[in-house]
Amino acid sequence: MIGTFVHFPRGSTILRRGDHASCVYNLVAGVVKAGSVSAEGRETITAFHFPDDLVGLAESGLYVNTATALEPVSAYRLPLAPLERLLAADSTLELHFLCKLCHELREQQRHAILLASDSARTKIILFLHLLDVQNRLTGGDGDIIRLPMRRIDIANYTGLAVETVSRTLRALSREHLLEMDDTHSVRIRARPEFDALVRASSDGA
Amino acid sequence: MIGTFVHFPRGSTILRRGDHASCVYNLVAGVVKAGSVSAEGRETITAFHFPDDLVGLAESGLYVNTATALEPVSAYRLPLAPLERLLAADSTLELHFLCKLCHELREQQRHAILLASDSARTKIILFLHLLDVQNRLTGGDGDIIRLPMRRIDIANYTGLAVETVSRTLRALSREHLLEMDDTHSVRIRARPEFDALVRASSDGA
DNA sequence: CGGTCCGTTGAACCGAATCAAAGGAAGTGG
DNA sequence: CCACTTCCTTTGATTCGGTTCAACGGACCG
Repeated sequence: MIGTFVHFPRGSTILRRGDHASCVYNLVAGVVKAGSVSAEGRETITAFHFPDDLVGLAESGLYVNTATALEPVSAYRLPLAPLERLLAADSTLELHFLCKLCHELREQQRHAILLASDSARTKIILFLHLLDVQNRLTGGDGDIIRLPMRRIDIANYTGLAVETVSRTLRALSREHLLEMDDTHSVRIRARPEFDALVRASSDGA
Repeated sequence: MIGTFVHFPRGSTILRRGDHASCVYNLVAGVVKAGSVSAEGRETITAFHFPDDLVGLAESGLYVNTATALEPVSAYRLPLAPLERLLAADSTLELHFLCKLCHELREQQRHAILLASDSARTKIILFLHLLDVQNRLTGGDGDIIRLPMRRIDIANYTGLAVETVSRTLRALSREHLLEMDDTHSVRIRARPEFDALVRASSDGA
């Protein structure tokens, strides 16, 4: 392979918006947030990335988002120039990348659906669903959802205020839909109701 | 080429969410809206597509969105099976598709930024900017923006109520930022201010 | 001429943002 | 190990923007 295996400690920056895009990263372990910070300090998070995702979308040679490790991260760093040569030679691999991009596109669309949903409640439910799906893929315990990000990251991803995120999670927990052990993990207490809410919220996406 | 040139009248459905995905369309002329309608009748619009865009994103063999022609549309219909063979053989063409997907991904991200922005005003400004950029590419008159979609489509894309869309557009027009000749086209009256607002709203995306 | 759909406007309500503040968790240095 | 700082999370009170409900004018069409 042309890549090198690299590690990033929790909180470190993997790549920065506006920098010359030299590599793309294929995530192996750990969760990454991707977004940007405006001049006034407001952070916008466009995506969370999980193992097997690609990180490092570029536009006209520059990274579009800043990517930060929310946990210790391992990834394959793939330099673009050799990668392009490889893709030109191996069309099966290229098709594989094409599929990955389609997947990212779908994820981004789900994010849009989340953002477009009216109530804070719905947004949080859809957000939890996102993590839920991911946790199952990664082979976690059935009903326990790990939240590797802070509340403010959830806020910036869902377009809500931090206070609203906190309040909504607490409300769901008060209604016995969820149970919150520590701040960074929730357990789904009423799976059927939860799934029903998800389906009702997402147009069935 | 493997495609056939096809036309769709205004208002017609190009493809339907959930249908077996047999073709992808390469738009040549006309604007398309892509989205889905929930059981309760609420429509969610995930994207507007313009000439040179790809239409027909699929997931596990099924179309993800319903695509509707907002104007008379011309497109190349590309059947998937031959297309895959062609891509496997021609890796330059495949790279071209990869780039298109990256572009779509960026667009979808911009949509997310729009939806995440706080005020109705900002959303409308970013929406107009989207059309503005497109109109320049298509080589339209500098400051005139054509709105091929109805108010309700704008509402469903921006996540606002129709009334709010109307009110906000009127407000911008009252402030002499815009001028509205007929309902389906606006003229940017204060370009510098408009561009400044766009930059302030989008984190510079 | 009546019907329907679309765009616009007005008034009232409501949910989330904002402002303010307190309780925890984590890390630092003595 | 503890005192201290700092950041994160949570809760409460208030404000405000956008939704909702209602109604009207206009365009298009049968």
